[in-house]
Amino acid sequence: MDTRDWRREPEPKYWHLRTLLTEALDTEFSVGEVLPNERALAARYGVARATLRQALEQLELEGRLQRRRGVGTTVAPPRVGVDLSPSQHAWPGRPGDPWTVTAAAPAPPPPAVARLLDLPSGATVEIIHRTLTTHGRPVATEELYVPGAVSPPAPADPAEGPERARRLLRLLQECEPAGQDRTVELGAATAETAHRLDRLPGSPVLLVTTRYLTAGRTAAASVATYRADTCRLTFANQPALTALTG
Amino acid sequence: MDTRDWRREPEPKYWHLRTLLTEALDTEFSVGEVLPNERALAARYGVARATLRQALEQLELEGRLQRRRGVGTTVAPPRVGVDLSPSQHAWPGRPGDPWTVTAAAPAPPPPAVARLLDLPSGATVEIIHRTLTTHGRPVATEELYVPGAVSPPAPADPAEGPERARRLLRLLQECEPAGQDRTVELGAATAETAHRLDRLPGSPVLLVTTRYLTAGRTAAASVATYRADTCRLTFANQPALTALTG
DNA sequence: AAGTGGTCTAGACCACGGC
DNA sequence: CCGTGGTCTAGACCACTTA
Repeated sequence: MDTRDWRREPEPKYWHLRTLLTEALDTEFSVGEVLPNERALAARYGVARATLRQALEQLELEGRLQRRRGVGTTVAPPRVGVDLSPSQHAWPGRPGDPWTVTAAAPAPPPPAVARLLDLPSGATVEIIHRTLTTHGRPVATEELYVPGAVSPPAPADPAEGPERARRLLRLLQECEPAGQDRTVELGAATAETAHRLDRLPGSPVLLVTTRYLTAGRTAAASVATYRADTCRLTFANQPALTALTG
Repeated sequence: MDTRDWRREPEPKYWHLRTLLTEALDTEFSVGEVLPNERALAARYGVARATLRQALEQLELEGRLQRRRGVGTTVAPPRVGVDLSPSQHAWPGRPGDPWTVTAAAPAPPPPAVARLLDLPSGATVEIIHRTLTTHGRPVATEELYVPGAVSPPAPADPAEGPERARRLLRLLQECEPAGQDRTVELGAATAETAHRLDRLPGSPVLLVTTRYLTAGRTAAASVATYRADTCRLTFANQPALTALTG
């Protein structure tokens, strides 16, 4: 057993700096305000720029700051809540859904998704790309994977694009109300999603994987990528199952 | 509009390195294996140690690696799934609950929690600390906040400690089955929770805030901190509400 | 004591945004 | 063009674990 008192150990400079900056943010700055640049801040606190940046990274992770190359470091607004309650997303694409469809085309899914859908490797599915924007800024992208059995192509359909996507989503709406599985984990943005979210590659993101079920079978799956700095996922007022099934 | 093709731009060294290391992890290493030390890896790939560390940080964020000072860098096992379905946690502390109570005592809650519980600032609540351990490693800590109105102290109760906590949890079990609110967001471990989770201050964690409801009122609240590198939160097979309320 | 990852420095150059 | 944050270097020293 570790008998030392961890509280008495000297804390790293970047951590102390984080505390100082947090207090400064709480008292001296308001949302949207631009901080002094990194070189000036480093000088003010008497540390190397790399050390200061380590502290800023922490605060960005916590959603307190927003940094943009060529622009500067600004105080971030509170995170936006995104509702992931099952009732809100029984099927994606229902009327009033705030997501914007950007593309759709048949293609083979990544191996992890094929496993999720119980498909043989090599099978192709419809892949629908969507984006969620709030306050004029992109906060999430999603790929929705729909096996051909669920939504057979119509002869008149365009081969790809938003129009095809909208037809597919309309088809989904007509299915039975469905259950769903979700998992949430931390991830790092790939180059492509980073670009779509206006972030740098490797930025921390919340990865939400959903399995959509009809009659006990996996009808579709989606992988949504939320900007971890700007999003708070909410699962609203869910009655305990014991109250409903008992 | 940005017309450049972002795919053709040269990627940063640390990002390319991340790709190389990912491939190496997939083909040449198995779970638990120890990687060469950072100085050796940096030399092998012809980069500075700081650059190599940037790549390792990415992989740790993705849950692929685990680094421990004085020990080395090892290949991490797949993330453990933690079930956060409402049915699993109608109330904390039910029989079979895998959490371990570590402490309990009355104290004023942090301001954010007081707001959540709709309490005047200065009011005190019961604070119960719990820890979740899987495979012998701590993966989460939680503080459960219970207002005195819900669980009035009994004269014979010890002033604090696990015994008091267990009585409080027993009291909760006797209440009505309840609904709940949840939010999930990214956070940075404080010095104290970092210590409890065997991590460094500032490590990325998943912050799960839960409001427990009885008869439409907030009966209690909890803030749980999950190690983001080792945990995957799951919300199992939830029937769409339309199917239950319709 | 030896070897690991963690912290910190002081500098350089690059990519981007706005003027 | 200039100022911003992003990348990268080559070193030093520290804190921790293990033997």
